[in-house]
Amino acid sequence: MNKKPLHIHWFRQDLRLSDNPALAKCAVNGDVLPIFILDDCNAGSQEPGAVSRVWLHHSLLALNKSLNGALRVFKGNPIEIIPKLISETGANGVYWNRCYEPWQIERDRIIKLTLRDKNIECESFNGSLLWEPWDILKKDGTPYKVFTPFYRRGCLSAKEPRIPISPPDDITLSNKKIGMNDINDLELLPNLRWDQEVFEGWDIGEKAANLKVIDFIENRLHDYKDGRNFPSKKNVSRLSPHLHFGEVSPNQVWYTASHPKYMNSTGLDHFLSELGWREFSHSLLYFFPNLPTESLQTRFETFPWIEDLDLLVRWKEGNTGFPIVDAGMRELWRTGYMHNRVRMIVGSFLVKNLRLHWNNGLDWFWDCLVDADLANNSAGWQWIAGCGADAAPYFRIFNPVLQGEKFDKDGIYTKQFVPELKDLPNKYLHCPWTAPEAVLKAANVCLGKSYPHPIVDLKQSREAALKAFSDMKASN
DNA sequence: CCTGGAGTTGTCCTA
DNA sequence: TTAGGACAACTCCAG
Repeated sequence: MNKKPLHIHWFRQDLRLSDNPALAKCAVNGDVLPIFILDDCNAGSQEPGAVSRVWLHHSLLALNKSLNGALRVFKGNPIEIIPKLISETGANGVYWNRCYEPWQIERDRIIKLTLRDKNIECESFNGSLLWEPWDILKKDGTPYKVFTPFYRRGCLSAKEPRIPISPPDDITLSNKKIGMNDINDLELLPNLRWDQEVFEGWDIGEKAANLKVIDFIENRLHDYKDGRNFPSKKNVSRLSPHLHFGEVSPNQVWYTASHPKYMNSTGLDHFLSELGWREFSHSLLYFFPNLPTESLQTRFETFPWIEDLDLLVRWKEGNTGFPIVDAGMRELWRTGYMHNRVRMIVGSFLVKNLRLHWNNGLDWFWDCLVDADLANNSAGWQWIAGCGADAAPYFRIFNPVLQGEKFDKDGIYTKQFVPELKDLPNKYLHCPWTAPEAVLKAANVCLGKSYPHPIVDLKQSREAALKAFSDMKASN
């Protein structure tokens, strides 16, 4: 009996068939057993949040469909499951695409050692980054800490990213009945179904992700450079969750956007550099595994953060009394997403005006975002807090009134998420506390009742933050 | 080792 | 009304 060899493809954050290097390798080597393992054992406090799990559920459903129902799913510790699976199925080996969270790197290292010790084939591939972190280093061999040289000197002068590869066309899927094959058994959905509304606005899975890439590049990229700053415009790609789960690879996005037929010279470079930021965040996380919890600038250890649960709750719920901040926080809660410009505004407000520790913001984003990603989330918060390697200068403090007037002048975005202010004239929309009583009354706004008073004084809190910063510097 | 240029996204004050 | 400079030096990076 001439039995074809069997290999396992372990899906993780590469939930797609096309441009999947590990799957391609697996498919040419014989039969493929596609598996997914819900690992709630190794992540510690960095396990995915509730919203992220719902996305994962839907993404796995889509993947399983394109695998004709052949995906086998497991719950538990991959360190135990994979060797067991290999001995039970007689598989020759296992392939996967690399993940870069410190806990996944450590887990995968153990699995690799264990399997190679038993002479079992085991190989990992790059399916999630344009450049591996260890390939982008300064001339002295140390990692970059500043974005611009990282991207221009590092990435752009390095070897070109892999050209996307086709999905395996002659894949033979194993029909071994092992593990579970009902995604529902992973219990990724919440018991109380709060998720219906959040996920109304998202099409999940490889097919949807690819359509979105094309739609963005054809219809929204031309005005990306400026349009991306306006939350009511449709000029951002909203690809982040698809990239996080690997429904589409950065290589596919990079080369599709760069295709000569689109010729988007102005928007293109800016958009590609955003993919560069994604690379930079992953590089920082790889070389500084404490990025999610500790300020990269150690002098921030003495920074006088304020602890105030009430202020934090007001921020989370979008009841700060600053309309664009509240719009952003409510957008996050209602849709699992927040426009990038608004992420900066609410972030600056949290760490500078409320002066709450950036960890609070990171944790809340982690729980609420459909695109929650350890590298991007951590690097973003360190950037806005001014404590990162390449961070906004501390004195650069966003004023939510000015930001609102500049980037949501007509109030379309703010009024969508803060409807109690929908009848307020735009002149007062971003600073309702300055509106004359009669104007408020005509707009059915009663400060302190229908909409909160501002929870901080912008001027005073700004000055206090600057003072705290200069005190910190003086003490170091 | 030294040197010089440069650094995602802002705000406020002054002339 | 608007444009330019101050803010705060510091670290990073390449030559």
